[in-house]
Parts: sequence; C-alpha cells; structure tokens
Amino acid sequence: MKKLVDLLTGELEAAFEKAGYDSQYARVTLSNRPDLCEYQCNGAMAAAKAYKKAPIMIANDVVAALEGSPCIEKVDAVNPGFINIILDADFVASYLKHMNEEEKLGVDTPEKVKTVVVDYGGANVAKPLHVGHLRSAVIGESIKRISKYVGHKVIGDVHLGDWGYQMGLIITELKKRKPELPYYDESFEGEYPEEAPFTIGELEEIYPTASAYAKEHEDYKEEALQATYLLQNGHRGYTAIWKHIMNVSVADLKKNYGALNVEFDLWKGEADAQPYIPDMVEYLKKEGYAYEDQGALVVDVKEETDTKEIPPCMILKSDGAALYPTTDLATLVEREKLYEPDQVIYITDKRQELHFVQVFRCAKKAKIVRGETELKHIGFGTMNGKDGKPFKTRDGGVMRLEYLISDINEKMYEKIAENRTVEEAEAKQTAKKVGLAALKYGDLSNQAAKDYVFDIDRFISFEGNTGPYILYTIVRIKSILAKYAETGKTAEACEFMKAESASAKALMLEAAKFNSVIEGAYEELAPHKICAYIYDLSNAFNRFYHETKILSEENEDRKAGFIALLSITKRVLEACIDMLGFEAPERM
RNA sequence: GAGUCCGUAGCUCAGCUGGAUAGAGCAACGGCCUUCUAAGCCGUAGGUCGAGGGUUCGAAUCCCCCCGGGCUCGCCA
Repeated sequence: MKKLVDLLTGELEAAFEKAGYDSQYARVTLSNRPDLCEYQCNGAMAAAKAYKKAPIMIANDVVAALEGSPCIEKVDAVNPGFINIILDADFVASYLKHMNEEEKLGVDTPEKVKTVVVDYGGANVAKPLHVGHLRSAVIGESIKRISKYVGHKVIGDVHLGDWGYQMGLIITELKKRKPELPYYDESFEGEYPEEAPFTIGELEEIYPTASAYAKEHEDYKEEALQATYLLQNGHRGYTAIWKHIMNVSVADLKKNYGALNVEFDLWKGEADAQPYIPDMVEYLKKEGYAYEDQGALVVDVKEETDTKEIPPCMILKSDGAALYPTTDLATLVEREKLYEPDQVIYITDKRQELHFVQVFRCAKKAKIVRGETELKHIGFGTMNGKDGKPFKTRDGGVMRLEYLISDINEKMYEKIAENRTVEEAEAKQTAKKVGLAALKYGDLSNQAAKDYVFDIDRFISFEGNTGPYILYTIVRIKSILAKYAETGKTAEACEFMKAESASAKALMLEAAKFNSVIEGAYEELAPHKICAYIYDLSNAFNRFYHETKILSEENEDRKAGFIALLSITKRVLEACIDMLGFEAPERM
C-alpha cells in the first residue's frame, strides 16, 4: 500500500507538470508547522532558481493546478513559497479503511525477500549475562522483528563465545577440585556420565576463580593453555567437559534471554566455526590474500580513501593460533555455505567498529562472501549510570542482568500494588510485562549508537515518554473495546467515518503514518524511530480520548467510527511494541 | 599524536537527506475527575542549538577552524 507522502507526492508531481514545471520538485513531506497544515511541499523554492521566477509564483501555479484533487481539502501557497496541504477527511478515512483490511497495516512486502542473519555478538558461556549484554539482546531482537515484519527471512544467531582459553581455565580448575573425574583419566575408555559435574552456580564461580588464579600462577596458566590446546585438538575427555559446560550454560542462557522475551533461531558459537578455519587459512594463503608479517598471518585491508591507517586483518597470531577475526571470517564461510545470506547484521558494542571494518573488508576482498552480500555493524553505545559513567552496582561491581530484571519487576510490582487493587498473582504478571516494557523502551527509545543514561525510576514511570505510558494507552483502548464488545457488536464490523474533530483527524493522520515509519525504521535499522512514533500516536490518542465520549455517543454510525479508529490505533500500537519486543497486559 | 563519534532548556532526550516561531518528557507553577482507567488531559515558565567563520534566499542541520568530552588505534574478545 502506498504511503501517504507518496500519494501526495504523486498528486504534486502531476500538478507541477501541469503547471509547466519539472516534477522532481514535487516532493511532499510532513508539515513542520502543524498549526498551519498537515503536509507540505517546499519544491517551489528549490525550483525558483532553475526557472528564474519568484517561488511564490511557482507555488501559486501549482496550487491552481491541484484544483479538484480528491485527497486534498485545502491547499495554500504561502510566502516565500511554501505549499501547505490539508488532507480531505474522507480521503483519510478511506486510507485507514484500506490499511485496516491489510494484515500488515499497509506495510508492503518487498519484491526481493532477503535472507538476513542477525548476529547478537557473543555472550560468553560459563559467565552470567550482565548489563553489557542487555543492549545487544534488546536492540538485536527489535531489529530482527522489524526485518521480519517487513517481510524478510531473518535468522537470529546468539553466537556464543564458547571456545578458547576460558574453556581451558574451567577444565583446569575442575581438575584441581575433582581430579577423580573420569575426564582426566587418559586410560578411561568407557562412557562419560550424562550428568554435568557442576551446576550453573558453580560454573559461574569456577571461571572467575580460575581466571584470577591463572594471573598469579604461571604453571597453572600453562596448564590451562595446554588444556585449551588439547580441547581444540579433540581431546576426548575435555570435549565431554566442554559439552557439559555448553549444556548447563545454554539452559541458563535460554532462561535469562527468555525473561527478556528474546529468542534465537540458532545457538551457534565460535566452536562451530573452527572446522572451517584450516581450509579458509589455506585458501587465503593460496590465493595470495594473506601473507606473513612480523610472524603473523595477515590480510591487507587498506583502501585509498581511508583517512587513517587501517591495520591489516590478522588471521593467525605469530604462534599460529586463531583469533577473533579468524573466527568471524570462518563463521561467514559457514553462513555462506548454510544460508547464503543477503545481509548479515552484527549487533555489538561500538568499540568493536574497527574489527568489523577489517573483517568486512577482508571477507569482500577474499571473496569469502559474495560481492552483493551486505555486511553491517550496528555499534551501540554504553549504558551509563546516573553519574554518566558506565553502569555499575552500588559497590562498583558488574550488575548481573538477572538482578537488574528482578529489581525492575519488584519496583514495578510495588507501584502497581500501590495504585490499583488487584490480586497478587495478576499484579506480579502485570509487573513483569510492564517492567520489561520499561526496560526495553528505556533502551530502544535512544539512538543505538549513543551512550545513554540508565535510570530505573525514570523508565518505570508511567508519565512521559516511557514504556509504561505506551502500555497504559493500549490498556485504555482495550478496556473500551472490551466494553463495546459486551454489547454484542464487534469492532471489525465498524466502518471508518471522516473525522469531525481536530483531535480525531490528528489521530487518524498519525495512525496513517505507520507504513512510512516502519519503512524508515527498517531502512535505518533504527528502533528508536518506532518509539518516537508510538509516543506521538499515544499522545494523539489520549487527546482524542479526553475530549470524546466514545461509548456514550448516541449516533451509532459515529460511535462505530470511533470504535474503528480505536481498533486500528490498537492494532498499530501492538504491532509496534511487538517489533520492539514487548507486549501489553489486559489491565494495569 | 592520528582517526572517529558526540556537545540542543536545570536534568534526560528528539529533531540533523537545509525551510516558516528549535520540540518532548522530568523537575517547577496553575487548571480539569457525579461520565469509557486522572498511571490521563490542558496551560505557564524555561534555549545566543559548545564558540567563531563560511556556503545559501534560508543553517541546530552542510563545509572549515577552535574549545570540551567519549571511544579506537596488529598478536584480548
């Protein structure tokens, strides 16, 4: 379905041409003066130079040529040359009617459906999720959902950090504690136990203990490195331990990500890329992309247009070991083989930007991915505390995501219990939903690339530009629609009516922007645009709600028109919050 | 040092493919509930858009320079 601005631009193009001007000047945009008009075209001013004519004269000509346009109620030429447009209310109502008939509310499915891989940038196994993982999960999930809504085939890959030295450390520490385990018995040939020799709680403690101990004790560190080497070369017992670590960790991660309403299609990790490394390295050498420099194997990725020196992409360390770029490149080899993605989007901290520049260039240069494959890095900023410094717990430690979420849920529960009398079980459920909305909206409403201040009290507030405010608006609508349904009538049967009040028209215009907003948010991979939109839409609804008696309206057609408008507003809001990754309760 | 991102109201943020009077929210102050959730709505007050220059009919937005801050800059991930 065509966007409103495109329909209007079409009208203006015809008018520009009819009046004897080039249609390239006809672009229509949203008004930035809502007091004067709803949409505007500034092309007359741009055209003035080309035609050596006063802009207002051109604007007047175009306005005259627009006579009789079915979608415009009123159009004015205003000095110095603005063309101000007010839409026809019947036209807006019929636009919403068509929108309402479509499953995706007017968002067109692209001609070419892309296969997109979203890489959430690697939480480490055996380590609890902390606030640093929040952003990649929340932003990645939203980008995944937006791309899916638009109509692309999206594969979300958690892409765990499950390989390397950390594993050697755990194996070594476990051996120190429980040397009797069969994994360490080189002569053991039987079946290893199915049960892991540790719980997730122990695992989370083992890793930091071992890591700290290794820094102090050289021989212990050597042993851990050796264990890492053995694991990477297929040591039977260590591989069995590794599988235990994976099982225990993944189960825990699923639980935690689940609490965030974040799901992955793939639970791949760095380990999955390992089998591809030897062949890839061989290929890079053979084709002459990689060469040895200072003992390491590197690929040059400099380009002439660079404003600074881009270091080469390192494939193997001087000791021959693989490293971060190696794994990411090998993962691309795997993805190319298994999924042939048109687009791969990486969601990580923005400090990794250089790494991705190197990897992307190397992948293109060495033809690891096809030339048309789009590689994108969404680098997000730091989550800061109220002091403007990276978010920490009160005693200066790293905040576990689990605790952060339960803190929010608790605070939200108290708030709900304070304001409404509801049963405890329902209040707890509601608190969870609203808390998640508060957390996610607080994050997503900021531009991803910028650092932002995490302020729980502000996020969980029901006032202002917050998740709870959006949910409250949806709940209000649901409540009215439910009451309407009690009369035995359905919202689906309601016909849209032309707006008779300013607030109704404003709400209709806002709802009609949906496809345009989603397209913009998709193109720029910018969830914050959806946040800004639903905040505007919620405001428009609340204004309308405030001055309109809906259920007590006596004229049935008019009442039905209101219900149709509420219903589509709800559908739009719910589609949006689903793309942001949260949902609304029935009551709150 | 080089590169890069950022600097908008007391605070937190939009706006940045140039357009008319720079927008919200919070905090402050003042109104609106016998009526669909007042967790709402309406209003008042608050800004030399870091400083300076340039391009343009027009600059928060584009260019240059300066000031201030974050981050990055080959064997961690």
